[in-house]
Amino acid sequence: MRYFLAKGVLTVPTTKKLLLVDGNSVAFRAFFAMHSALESFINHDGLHTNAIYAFKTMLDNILKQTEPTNVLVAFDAGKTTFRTKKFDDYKGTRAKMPGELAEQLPFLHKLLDAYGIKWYELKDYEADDIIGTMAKEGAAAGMDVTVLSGDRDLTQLASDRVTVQVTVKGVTQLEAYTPAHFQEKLGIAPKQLIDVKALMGDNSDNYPGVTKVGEKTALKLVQEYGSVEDLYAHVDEMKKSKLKENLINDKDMAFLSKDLATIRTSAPITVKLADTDYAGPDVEALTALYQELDFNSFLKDLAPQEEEVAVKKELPVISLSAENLDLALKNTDPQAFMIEMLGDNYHTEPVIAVGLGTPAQWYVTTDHTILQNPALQAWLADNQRIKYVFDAKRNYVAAHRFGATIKGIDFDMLLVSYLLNTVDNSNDLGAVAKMHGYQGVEPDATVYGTGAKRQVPTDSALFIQHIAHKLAAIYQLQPQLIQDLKDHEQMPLYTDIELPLAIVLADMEIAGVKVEPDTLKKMGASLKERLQDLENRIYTEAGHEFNINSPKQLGVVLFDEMKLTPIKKTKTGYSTSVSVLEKLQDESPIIQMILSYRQLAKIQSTYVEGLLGQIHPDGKIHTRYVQTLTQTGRLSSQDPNLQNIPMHQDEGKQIRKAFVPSYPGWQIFDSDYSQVELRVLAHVSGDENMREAFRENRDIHANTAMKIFHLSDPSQVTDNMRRQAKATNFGIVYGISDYGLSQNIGISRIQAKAFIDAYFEQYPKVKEWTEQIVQTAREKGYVETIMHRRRYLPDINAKNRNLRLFAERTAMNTPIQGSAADIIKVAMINMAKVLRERKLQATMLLQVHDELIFEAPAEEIPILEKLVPSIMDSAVKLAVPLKVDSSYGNTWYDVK
DNA sequence: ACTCTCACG
DNA sequence: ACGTACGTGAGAGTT
Repeated sequence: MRYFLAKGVLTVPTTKKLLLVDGNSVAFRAFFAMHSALESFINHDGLHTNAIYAFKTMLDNILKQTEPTNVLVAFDAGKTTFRTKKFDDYKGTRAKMPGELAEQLPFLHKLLDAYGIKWYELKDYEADDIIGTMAKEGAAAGMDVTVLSGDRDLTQLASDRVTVQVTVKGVTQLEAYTPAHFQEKLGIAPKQLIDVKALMGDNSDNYPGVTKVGEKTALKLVQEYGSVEDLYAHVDEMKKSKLKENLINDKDMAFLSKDLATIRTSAPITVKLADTDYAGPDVEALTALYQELDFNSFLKDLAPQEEEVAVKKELPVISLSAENLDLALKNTDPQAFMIEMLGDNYHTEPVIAVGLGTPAQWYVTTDHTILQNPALQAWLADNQRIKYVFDAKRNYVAAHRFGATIKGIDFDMLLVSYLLNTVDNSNDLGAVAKMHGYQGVEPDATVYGTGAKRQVPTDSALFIQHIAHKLAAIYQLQPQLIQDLKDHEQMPLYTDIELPLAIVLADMEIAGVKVEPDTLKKMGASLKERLQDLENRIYTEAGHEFNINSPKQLGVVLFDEMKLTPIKKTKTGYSTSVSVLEKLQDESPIIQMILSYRQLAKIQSTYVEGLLGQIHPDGKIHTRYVQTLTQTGRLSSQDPNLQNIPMHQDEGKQIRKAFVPSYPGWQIFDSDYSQVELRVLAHVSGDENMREAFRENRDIHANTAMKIFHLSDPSQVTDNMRRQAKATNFGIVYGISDYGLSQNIGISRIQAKAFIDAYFEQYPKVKEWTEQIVQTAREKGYVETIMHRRRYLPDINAKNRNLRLFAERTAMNTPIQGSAADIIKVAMINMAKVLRERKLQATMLLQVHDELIFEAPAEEIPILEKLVPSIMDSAVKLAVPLKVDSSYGNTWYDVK
C-alpha cells in the first residue's frame, strides 16, 4: 500500500488505480515510432535498442499520467491460440516480427522487472484476453482501470470504470477512449465495436466478416439493429438487396468473426490483482540495465546527484597538420568540427584550437593557421561534407575571420538542445552534454579556469583530450537529440528555420553596422556639461554632496533627510524608481532634477560611452545575436545590445544619429510589423471581432476603445480612451491581471477589472483561448507556438500561488510572443535569400523583434520599399493579414 | 555576484 | 489575504 502525504496528514488513497498495458502492441508501436533511428540505437554489443528506448518513454508517460497503484503488462504467448484453433487463417497474413524487434523483447521483460512491474503471458491466449479479464476483475473491485495499447480492438473494453488509451503517433501522443468518446466518434457503444468487426472483418487479423461489408456499412447496420444477433433476427424483413443476400450467405462467418473479435473477460489466468501492486523501480537493477543498453540520458535521470561517474577515457587523437589533412578529410562520413576560443566574443577572441573527426579518429591542432589551409577551406565550404557542431554561428563567424566559409552543417548540438528545452542552455558544451545524459566532458571552467585565471591549459595533452571529448560528445549525442526533435515534431522548426537562421544571423553580425564616433563624442561633451550642472543643483538642494547614482545614498537624502514620502520599498531599502519619483514630483524640486539626471546619465554611460567602446577598427559595431537564450524564441543581442537603443524620448533618440550607412550615397532602410502580436492573438484565438478589425485594417486600439467603452462611433474615442485601450490590449498579451493593468495606466483596480471584463465580453474567443491554453499547459506541461517551438512550464501546477499564476501568464504570453518570433525569423531567411538571388547590394543589418533594418544604395530604396514588406507579410499565412510599415533616411534617427 | 534602475519590443 | 503585468541587456553601486 502506498500512502500520499497531503497537508501533513497521512491519507489512504480512496481509489486504487490499475494500469494494464498491451505489451506486444506497445512494443510494436515503439519500434516503428523510432524506426528511422533504428541504426543509431545500437548498444556496445550490437543489440538494437530503439524499441526499448521508446517503450520506456511511453511507459513513463502513462505512469506519470495515471499514477497507478497496480500495473500489469500482458504479452502474447505464442503463435497458436484458441482463436487459431477456431479459424485456421486467424492472423494468417501477419508478417513475422522483425528480428530487430524480437531481439529486444527479452530486454523489455528485464526492463519491467527492474521497474517492479508484473508482466504476464498465457498459453493459448492473446494479451488482449489477459487484459480483458484483469480489467473486469479490477473494475469489479472498484478500481479505476486504464488500458494502454497500440491496437484499437482493445477499445471495446471501455466503460465507466475503464479508459482505453490508444497510441496515436510518435511516442507520447495518446487518444483516450471512453464511452462518451466512442458515442461521439462512431455513434456506438464500446461493446458494439465487436458487432461492427463481426460484419466488416479485420484485415490485419485476417478474418473476413460479411462479403462487401466495410466499416461504413457495418457501422450503419449496428447503429440500426444494435447487434449481430438482432440484425439476423430481422434480416428477413430487409428489402431485397445484394447486401441482404451477402448477409444471409455469410451468416456463419459473421458469427465466427464476432467470436474472434470478442476479447475474453474470463480467461484462465493465474495472476491475481494483488500480484500487480506497484511500488516503483529497483534503481540498482535499472542502473545495471541502462548501462548494458547504453542509455546514458536515463542513467543520469536515475542518479542526478552522482558526480563524475563516467570514466574519462583516453580518446584516439592525432595532431592535425597540413601533412595529414588529406587523411582526415578523406572520410566522407559526417564529421564533428569545432573552432575553440576561450571567451564568448567570437568576433575577436583568439582561436586556441581546431578539431574534427569521427569516433574512429580525432584530429586536433592548437595552430589556428590551419584555418587558412586551402584543403581545409575546400572541405569546410563543401555542402556535401556533413559537419556536426556545437553552435553553428560561432564556428561560422570564427572561420570567416580566416577567410573560410562553412557549409554543410546539419547538426548544431546547442541549437537542438535549446529547441528541445529552452531552459539552462549554456555555452558550455560539457554542461549541455550532461543535460542529455552524456557525462564524458569536463566543464570548460574546470579545464580553462574562470575569470582572470582563464587560460589555455599548460598540460597540452590534457587540453587536446578536452577538445577530443567535446567533439566526441557532439558526435555521440547527434542521433539521440535528432530523435528527440522528431518526437517533439520540431524537425521543420529546426531544419527550415533555426539552422538556416544561424547563418543569416552570422552574416548580419559579420556585416556589422557603421557608427560614427564623432557624433557620439559631441553628444558626450554636451551631456557632460548638463550633468555637471544638474549635479551641482541637486547637491545645493540636498545641502551636501552625495553619489546620485547610488539608490542607497539617494534614499537616505530623499526619505531620511528631506522627509519625502516613501512610496515603495525594495529588499534592501527605499525604492527610488521612476514610478516612485513621479509620485513625489510635487514635494520637492529636487525630484525633477534627479529624473533628468538619471535620464542623461543613462544615455551617457550606456549609450555614448558604452557604444564608443564597442566600435571595431573597421568603424563598425558587430553585435552577437544569441539564438539559444530566450524562453520564448526571440533573439537577444549582446556586446553591445543593439535591440534597446533609445527611441521613445528625443534626448535618447539622438543616439540613433550616430548609426549610419557604410558607404556614401547609401541609406538606412527599416520595415516593421504593425501589431504583430495582436494579429497572432486574433489568429490563434479565432476571435471574429478581433479578426474583423484587422481584416478591415482598423486602428485596433481605437477599435478596442469603442468596445470597452461601449461607443458607437470611432469619432467618440478620445486620446485617453485609446491610450487605456492600448494598455488593455498589451495587458491581454502579457496574461492580464487587474492590478497590473491598474498600475500601468494609473487607474483603480476596480476600474481595471471593469476594462478586462468588458474586453472579454467583446472578444469572447480571446477569453476562451486564454482559459484553454492554461488548461493545455496543465495537461501537457508545456505550450507551443505556431511553429512548434516549445516552452515547458513546470510551475503550472505549483502549490505556491505566485509561481502558479506566473506560469499561467507565461502560458498565455509565450505562444503569442513566440509565434511572432517565429514569423520574423521566417521573414529574415526569405529576405536573405531574395537579396542574394536578386544580387542586390542591400544588406540586412539588424533585427529588433518586430523590425528589420537594412542599408542600401539610394537607387535600391524603391526596390526595397516593395520587396521587404512583401517578403515580411507573406512569411506565414495567418487568418488575418500581416501589415508592414517601412521608411528610410540618412541615419537610423531619420528613419521615422 | 547580486541588486537596482532603465533602455528596447 | 495575498502580490502580480511578458521578454531581454548593461551600467553602477554594494556586498
